[in-house]
Amino acid sequence: MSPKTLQKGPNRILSRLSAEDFALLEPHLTAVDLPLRRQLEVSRRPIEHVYFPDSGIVSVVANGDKKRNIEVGLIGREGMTGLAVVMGTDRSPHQTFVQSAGQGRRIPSDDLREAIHQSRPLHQKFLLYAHAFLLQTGYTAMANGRSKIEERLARWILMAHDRTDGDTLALTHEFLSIMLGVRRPGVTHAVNLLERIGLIHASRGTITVVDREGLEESSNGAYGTPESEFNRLFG
Amino acid sequence: MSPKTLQKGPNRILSRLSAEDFALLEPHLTAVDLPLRRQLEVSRRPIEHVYFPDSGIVSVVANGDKKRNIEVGLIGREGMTGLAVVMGTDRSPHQTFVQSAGQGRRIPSDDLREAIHQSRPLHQKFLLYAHAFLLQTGYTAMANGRSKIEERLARWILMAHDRTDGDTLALTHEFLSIMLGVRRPGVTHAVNLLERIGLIHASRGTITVVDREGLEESSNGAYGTPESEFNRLFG
DNA sequence: GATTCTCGGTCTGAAACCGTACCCATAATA
DNA sequence: TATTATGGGTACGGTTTCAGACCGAGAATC
Repeated sequence: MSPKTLQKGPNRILSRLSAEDFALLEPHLTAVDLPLRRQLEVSRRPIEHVYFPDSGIVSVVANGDKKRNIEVGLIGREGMTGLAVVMGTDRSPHQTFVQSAGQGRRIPSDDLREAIHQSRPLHQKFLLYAHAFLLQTGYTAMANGRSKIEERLARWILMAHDRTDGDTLALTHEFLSIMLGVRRPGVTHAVNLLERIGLIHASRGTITVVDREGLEESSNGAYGTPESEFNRLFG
Repeated sequence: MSPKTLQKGPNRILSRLSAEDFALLEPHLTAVDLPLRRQLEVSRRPIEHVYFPDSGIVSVVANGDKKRNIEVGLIGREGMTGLAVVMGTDRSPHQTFVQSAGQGRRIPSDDLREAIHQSRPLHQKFLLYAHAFLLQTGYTAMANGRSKIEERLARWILMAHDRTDGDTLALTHEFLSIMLGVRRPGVTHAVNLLERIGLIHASRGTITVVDREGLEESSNGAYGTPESEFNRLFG
């Protein structure tokens, strides 16, 4: 099976900081649990903390007026929440919540602002990640516009797999339908399809990746570009 | 008719810079024409110049393997190209080209990097725009995933209208079909629909906005959030 | 073991879109 | 004016996805 884009270990951004930069953050960092469904950022409200996941997955969701929510980005140990703070404002119309439980570290937004202010290289590291995230969102837009459900599902499974230890993802069809912005039976159908051709194994509440390369093919070009760009920037 | 989100005048970012910040850029800025279809950034190639449009519209397009291109962002006099440079890298997998002819000013990427390096407030202004652009891309992802063609078309017309002097947009169905990532006859159908209910007037190669408010309603929530957020940040 | 809740498989009918092709109108060009 | 290129209207069959609902299987609780 082809290797994941992201390897195990603690948060990628924090672990790649210089000693001086990390020292700026360290006094303000607190280890936190990231329990399922915990809301990390509320739409249009000042962001209180910025989170660096060490494990687990966080979703950024655009909320249309009603039940038209849809995911625009996925964050794991490669990244951080609170990009609005990094970009110089204090809030975002999106909402951010824990989608797969894990642990992480967080820092109050004000302390992050102060640290960014003190160290240009620190800010620069965050901005490079922001660029990677922007690409991810762009390819989400592409996938939503041009790919079939099964292709988008394959992409999503791969992105979640990248950010998970092991090959088993705990997620329900109901949940996936919200992430992908499609009907729940549509997800069921796509999951069965990917299972029938031997790429995943599905059971109640879990999906296990069996054939990563096959999934990448099945995504039909929807997966890969932002990921390799991320590796170019951070590898 | 409800007012446009963006008013007339020169490039919004440049005109809002402090005198000192503008002085850093000014020696390197060159006035340039932005002719239709001119390529401003090539996929995966180092970005040579960063453009600040004073008029006209520029499209950022994600290119899938073949003819699966689709627009992920629209830039007019409110913004700038070359966000990859602002974020600290030199290239992007997207391509950027002129979609509606106009004029603007440009600066070599290296000179922009130098100016950013010299002035933190300058960098900050660019980052605030990058945040607005990220939001726009997020809502494009939402629109692509959850909105019907006619709603996406209404959104696109409004975004183009915001960035155009007057109410007449020069664009073909063929072109719109690429931007929206749908079939050309699908665009024809949607254009006729919006014309039939009196929101636009369409003739060969042009679309004239007749009822902006009606278009905003027709977009069914797809238009508005990134625009008002932009105004919060720059108003 | 019985009850309750969650999850997922399935069905029906309808709507939205697709790929493709054909043809006519308009505009530019010779 | 005749020709050519481009833009737009339309039609056909087929696929994808939708909205909504129903029901059984598995898991958790009592």
